[in-house]
Amino acid sequence: MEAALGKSGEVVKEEKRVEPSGDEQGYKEGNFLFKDIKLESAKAEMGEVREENHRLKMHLNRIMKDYQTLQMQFDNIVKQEAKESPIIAHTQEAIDEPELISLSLGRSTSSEPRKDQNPRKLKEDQEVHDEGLALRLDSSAFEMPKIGPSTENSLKATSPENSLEANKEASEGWPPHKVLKTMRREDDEVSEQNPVKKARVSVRVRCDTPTMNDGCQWRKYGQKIAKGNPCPRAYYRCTVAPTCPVRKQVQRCAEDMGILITTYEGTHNHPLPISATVMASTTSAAAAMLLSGSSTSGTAPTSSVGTTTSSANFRGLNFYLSDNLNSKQYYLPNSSMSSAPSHPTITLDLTSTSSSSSSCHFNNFSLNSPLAPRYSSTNLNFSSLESNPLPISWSSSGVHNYGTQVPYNKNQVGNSLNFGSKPNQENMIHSFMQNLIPSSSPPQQNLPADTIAAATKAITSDPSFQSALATALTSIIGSNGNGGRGNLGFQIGGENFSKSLNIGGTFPVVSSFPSTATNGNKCSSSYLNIGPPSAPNSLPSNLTFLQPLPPPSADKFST
DNA sequence: CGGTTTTGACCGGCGC
DNA sequence: GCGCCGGTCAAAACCG
Repeated sequence: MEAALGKSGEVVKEEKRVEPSGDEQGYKEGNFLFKDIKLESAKAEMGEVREENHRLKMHLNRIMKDYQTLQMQFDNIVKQEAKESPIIAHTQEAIDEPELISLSLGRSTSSEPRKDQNPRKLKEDQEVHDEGLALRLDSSAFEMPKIGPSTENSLKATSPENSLEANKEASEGWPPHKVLKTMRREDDEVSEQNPVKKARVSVRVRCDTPTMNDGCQWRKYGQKIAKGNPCPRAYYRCTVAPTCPVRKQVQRCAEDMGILITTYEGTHNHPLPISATVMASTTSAAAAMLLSGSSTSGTAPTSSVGTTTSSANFRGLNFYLSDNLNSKQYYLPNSSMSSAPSHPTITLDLTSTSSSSSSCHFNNFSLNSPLAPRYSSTNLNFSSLESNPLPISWSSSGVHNYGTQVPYNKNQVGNSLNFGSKPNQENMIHSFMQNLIPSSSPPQQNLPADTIAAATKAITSDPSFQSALATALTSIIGSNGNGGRGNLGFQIGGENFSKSLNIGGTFPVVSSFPSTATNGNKCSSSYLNIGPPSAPNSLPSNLTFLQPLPPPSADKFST
């Protein structure tokens, strides 16, 4: 900030110098000085951003400390309860865990579980406080190491979900010995007891295969012919962990049979295979964005007209967050929405333009939902510019390898996106962040000043956007700096977010797999493919992907 | 033989 | 209350 102030002072001086000049020479000089002023102004702005970045780092460190402290406390509580009465403890966990989980980051000061607060109340609380979303997400990852009841709450951050649902799921603390059926039914009971919005994330992908391989392992448990669509809708349940509540629906688009609509619901409570992490993170981020938006607006947007859209363009990455209350519209009000009273759904439209349809290269990451009228309440447009495809890639293949990729290891849980040892990971991270946040260094690409301003404004002024963006970044960044224990504890929501968003250290971008070129018609979920990995200063291009896994056997898991 | 898929039945929510 | 519809269950079939 000092630098920024200093620069500002210089600017003022320059302005004063210009004023006196009256003749032609003075005019030229003034013109020159005017340019100089602009330059200085830009520098000052960069300095501010740099300072902001620094503060965010500090804030993140603080949050991480609080987070770890709370995690330890939580572990102690769980252990004590388990000792006192195994059966009762389980029962209580079903009630307490959500609270415990939600305690973490944003409410770092509270170290004791609020047992007097029921889940619903907590949810209402989260409706009010955006940080609740992020908190739960983050804390859940830390619970991963536990086997048994506490394990169920882990890794929620990596899955598509909303905080409310996560709360519900968090309350599903079950003894390990209970059978799956019982657990699922109890889950339903819990959800019924807590009638809250269940965020869904719908992903539209142009895909030839029956289902999109998102890296997760699914078991089909039903199929229905939905009204208005001749194509049957298939219901899948995550089978990576027997207690995982995550479900997805797969259905062909009625308008275009080539488009596959996959709707995710729920939160994974287990470590995810790397191949599944990106999709899970993406959907999680989308869900978080959806929820953060809805939490402020209270109601879902009902139409594109009159619906406000909060968005930011980070060098080709567009975030669209529609929100009724926040009438900020930073970029491209591209939204068509429909009300969604029961199931707020966010649609990630990966079908647009430049992508290779057959191989499912997701060059465009457009969260727009013109074709999901029933549930769509929020549109996120991650559409990248043609020249700047989204840097993230997720892959489909290697689904069956999840067990070895992400062992149920205490030291490697959550959506720890391990990238082996790519030497340029940090560069990638920084590049990405430079894309997200105006950096102190001159942009490699000429980014319109108003774009930077808009992005900055979006980050700093819109809580909903902050929350959503934080979640998105969290999901992308995954678990770094905490020993691979899952998500970093971004504090999301509220005014704190803009300060706490800090990307430092390694940048565990996921990716993983063989490109779709060799994947034939397998529809992989992992292709936010980006162009040649050569451009050193463009993060999107920088994101090269690990290719550790053999071609997928996708059909085994989700067809 | 264990896991997955299929598919008809069942259930709950919602609108009328 | 009834019917529609989405979603889930669960037994049987299927598969490696």
